[in-house]
Amino acid sequence: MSALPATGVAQNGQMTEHATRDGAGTRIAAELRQAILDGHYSPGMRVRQEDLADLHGASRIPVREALRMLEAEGLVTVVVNTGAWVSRLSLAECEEMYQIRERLEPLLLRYSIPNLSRPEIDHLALLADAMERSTDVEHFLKLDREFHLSTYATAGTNVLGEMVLQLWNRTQHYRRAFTRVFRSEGDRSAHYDHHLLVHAIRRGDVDEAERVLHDHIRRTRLELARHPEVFEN
Amino acid sequence: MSALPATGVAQNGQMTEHATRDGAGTRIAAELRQAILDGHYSPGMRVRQEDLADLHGASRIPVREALRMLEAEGLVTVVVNTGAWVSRLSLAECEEMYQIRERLEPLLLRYSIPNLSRPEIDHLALLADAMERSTDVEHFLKLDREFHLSTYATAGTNVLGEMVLQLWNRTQHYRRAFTRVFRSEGDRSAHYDHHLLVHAIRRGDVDEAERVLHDHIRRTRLELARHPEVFEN
DNA sequence: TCAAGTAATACTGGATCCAATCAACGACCT
DNA sequence: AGGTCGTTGATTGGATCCAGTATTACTTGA
Repeated sequence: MSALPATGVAQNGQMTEHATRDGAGTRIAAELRQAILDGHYSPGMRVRQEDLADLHGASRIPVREALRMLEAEGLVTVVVNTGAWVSRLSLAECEEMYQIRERLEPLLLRYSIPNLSRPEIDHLALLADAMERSTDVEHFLKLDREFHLSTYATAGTNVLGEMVLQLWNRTQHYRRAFTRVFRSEGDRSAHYDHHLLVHAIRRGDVDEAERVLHDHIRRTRLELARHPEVFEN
Repeated sequence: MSALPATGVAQNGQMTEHATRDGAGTRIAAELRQAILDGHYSPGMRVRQEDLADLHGASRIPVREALRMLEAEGLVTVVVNTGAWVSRLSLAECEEMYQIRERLEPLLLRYSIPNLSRPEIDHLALLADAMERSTDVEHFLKLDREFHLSTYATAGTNVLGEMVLQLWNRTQHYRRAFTRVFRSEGDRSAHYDHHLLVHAIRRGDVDEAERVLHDHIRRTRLELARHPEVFEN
C-alpha cells in the first residue's frame, strides 16, 4: 500500500496539492512545475535558487528540495556546484517519449474506460468539438490536455497514471511548438482521432480505443520527426 | 540535449555515480538505494534522518535531499512532519508495474538488440546457464538482474532505460519473495524463457524476442497474483 | 591583438541552530 | 475501567551562516 495520499491524475498536471498540508518544498515545486508547463519558463532557462526563494518568501532549503523533485520528474536539470536549468529535450529523446506513450497510454485507457460514466463521455465529446473550433494555440493545448487526461481520470491506477502525467509534462513545451506547426499546415487528423476515440469509448470497445489512441500518438511522433528545427539552438 | 552525464543502465541498478563528483545527497541516495535493493531495509521500515546523517558523517540537509530523490523513484515514502519509510507495494500496484514492464521492456529490448555484440550475447548464454545451476536465492536474483539489464545495456536510450530500471528497483523486494515461492514449486518456465530469448537475440529476431520477453513478464505477473500472501501485513 | 593566467564575484553545497509538529504517555474526569 | 484532554519527548521542517567551487572579468605578457 502507499501512505501517499492517493494522488490522482488531475487536469492541471500536478500531483494534487493538499493546500498547506505539505511542506514548503512541495508547494514551491508545484508552482514552479505549473510555471514551466504554462511556458513562463523555457527549456534551457536558468533557475537560481535565491530567486525562487524570495519569490516564495522562503529560504533556499525548501527550494533545493523542490529542485530535486522536479529533477526527478525530468523537468529541471541540476548540475552540482553550478546550477539548475529547465530541461531541454533532443529530438531523439522526444521521439523516445512518444514511443513510450504509444505503449503506455493505451494501457492506461484500458484501465479507465470501464469506469467512465455516460456524462463524462458526453463531456469528452464536447471537448473534442471545442478543440475543432479553437483558434488560440494556448487554448487548444489546454483543451487537448483536459481531453486526454479526462479519458484517463477513472483509471484508478497508482503508478501508471503518474508515469503518463510525467511524460505529458516533460513534452509539454514541445507540444506547444508542434501545435503551431501542425496548425499552420492545416492537418486535421488529430481531430478525427479524437472523435473516433470518443465513439469507441462510448461503445465500450476497448481494443479499438487502444488502436486509435496508439495511432494518434504514433502519427504525432512521425510528424514531429519531420520538424527537427523545433529542437535547434 | 541533456546536461545530465548520460546515465546508462548499470547492472548495480543505480544511476552511474561519478564517485565524489556529485554532492553528498546523491551519494547518500545511492548508498541507501543499494541497501534497500540488497534487502538490508525491508518495506515499511522507518528511515530516520539523523541515523542516515551520522551513518554517512553528514548533516541532515543532504539526507533530506536524498530522501526526496528516492521518494521520486518510488523507493521511499515521505510523510510531512512525520518521517520516511521504505515504500510498500500492494498486490494491485505490483501487478500494475508488471503490466507496465510487459509493454516497456520489449520496446527497450528492440532498441538494444541491434547493438549487442557477439561476445555480449555469449555472456548472456552463460548467465542463463548459471541461473539454472544456482541454488542460492540471492545469487539467482543477482544473475537474473544482470541477465536482463545486460540485454538492455546497448539500448542507447536516455529515458526508457531509466524508467525500466526504476520499475526493477521498485519491485526488487517482491521479486526476492517470489523467487523463493517459485523455486519451491519447481517451476522451470523462466529458464526456458531465458534460453529462448538468447536464441532470438542471436538470430537478430527482434519480433520474437519481444514476444518471448512479453510472455516472460506476463507469466510472472499471473503467477504472483496467485500468491497474495506475500503482500500481507 | 590575442592568449593565458590570476583575481574577484556570484552562486551553490553543507552545517548548526531554532521553531513547529506529531506521537506517546500520563493524569484526570465521567 | 475507559475515554478524553493536556503535557512531554522525539523528530522533522526551515532559516541563517559559512565554506567551496565555477565562472566571469581583468590583467599581464608575448
